[in-house]
Amino acid sequence: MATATSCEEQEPVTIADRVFNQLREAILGGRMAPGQKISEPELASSYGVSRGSLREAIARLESSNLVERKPNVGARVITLSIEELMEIYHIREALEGMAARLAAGNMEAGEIAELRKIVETQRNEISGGNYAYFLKEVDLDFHFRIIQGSRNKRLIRLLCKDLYDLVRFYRVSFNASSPRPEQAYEEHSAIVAAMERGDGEMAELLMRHHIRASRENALQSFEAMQNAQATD
Amino acid sequence: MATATSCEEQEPVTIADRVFNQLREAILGGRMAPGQKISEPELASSYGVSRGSLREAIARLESSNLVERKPNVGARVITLSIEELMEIYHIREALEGMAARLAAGNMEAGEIAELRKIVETQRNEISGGNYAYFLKEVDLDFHFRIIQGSRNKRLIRLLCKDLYDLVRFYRVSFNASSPRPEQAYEEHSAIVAAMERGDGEMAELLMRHHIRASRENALQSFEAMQNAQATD
DNA sequence: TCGCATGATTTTGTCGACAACAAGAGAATA
DNA sequence: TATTCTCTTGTTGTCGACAAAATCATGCGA
Repeated sequence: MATATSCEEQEPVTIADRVFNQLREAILGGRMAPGQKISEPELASSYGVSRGSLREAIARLESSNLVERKPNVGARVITLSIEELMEIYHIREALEGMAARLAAGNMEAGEIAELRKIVETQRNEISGGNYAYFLKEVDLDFHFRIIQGSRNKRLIRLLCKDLYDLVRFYRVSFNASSPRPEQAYEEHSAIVAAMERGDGEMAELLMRHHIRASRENALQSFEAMQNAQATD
Repeated sequence: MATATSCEEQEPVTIADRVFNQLREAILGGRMAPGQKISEPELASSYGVSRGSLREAIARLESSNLVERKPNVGARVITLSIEELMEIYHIREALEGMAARLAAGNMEAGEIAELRKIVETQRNEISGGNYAYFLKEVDLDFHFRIIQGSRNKRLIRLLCKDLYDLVRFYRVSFNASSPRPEQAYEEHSAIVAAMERGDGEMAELLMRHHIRASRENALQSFEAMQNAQATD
């Protein structure tokens, strides 16, 4: 099974590429806190590269929406508010819904069969035990494959390169809980069923419903966390 | 009436900003042909800036998807194939549909009234004469206002900064014809009507239908152009 | 004449240094 | 004591120069 942690990780050919990948992993891995200032001289010496190369890496991080830069002030790791996370979920709902519609028309039977297998894996894992991490990977794999199945290169780039990094950043920065495994399984299964019938319209509706449910779940977990902290 | 040619054009504070804006306008204005090689030394001296600053401007152009860069090779102005344009229309359909849904719930009555006025302007222009350029501006204004009305900052950035530049690039690079003014007016009017009723779901459906029709129209014009060229 | 290897040249990637700007500390004054 | 002004300090923006890579031209051989 292909690795699900990323759609396509091009390998670094230039120094700026390498530093970009390292910084990206550092941010997504939680080793750089949200809002943290990025000091160019410090990081440059820490990575053993010149400031120019580091600057280009930062520029690419900015275009990935992982850092924010103000002129003459500097760059900081982004901080995701809950409102911004909701914004991202709305965009995902629209785009992944479209991806599911297109995928239903474009994926080959064998690919859809693999999707079905992934969903079954998910069911077995749920009934078997609590492999929270593995479940998340399977979940990502499911979504990524449908996105790839859309055959829309720009849509793929948009979702994988831009949006999913932000989702992962949120998960690590908020320690997000594993999201409703049983319900997610049911919804995934229904989506695959629609695709097996070649019903793109229904696949889109179901995918949108699925992501909307995820959004509401995320919002509720956030509010619960807020309340728990308030009563400390 | 606010200018419709762009959502928000931040003014240049740094040299790289200025060069970025100039290059962007040069590309969108057709003064740089699709596929044209971008020579760093040449452009740097032509704009009177150092190669470093120009490099940063190019990096930003790359993140706007207006140029493509290969490591150790260089940057070229993008070339949009008809397939890529169709991809963009699919993404627009999903995103602007969502924008219309959100806008129906978030725009204030006064803003919707302005939308109605814009549509009426459009009708008057159509019955009055053939102000092709002005019609395009009004059309853009209509779409931009709905996008802004979604109140979803990331969605706004995505559509205005990334996608609409590409649409404009296509229009200039293919000399695209003005798109079906009468039908577009009817569809715009229906969208506003749904928003006036606060019916977000219907507004989304109508917006998606509208963009789908634009896509099919663009495809047909392209094929007609192809045939015309083939018989030369 | 065509294909391939080799060298020259141009272009990109990388680096260190200087200038401009912003943030913060400290002193002078109301 | 609070406030404002100034100066210092550190950071970012900009530049020119060097090294590595790719492209192009030339020449050799089949």
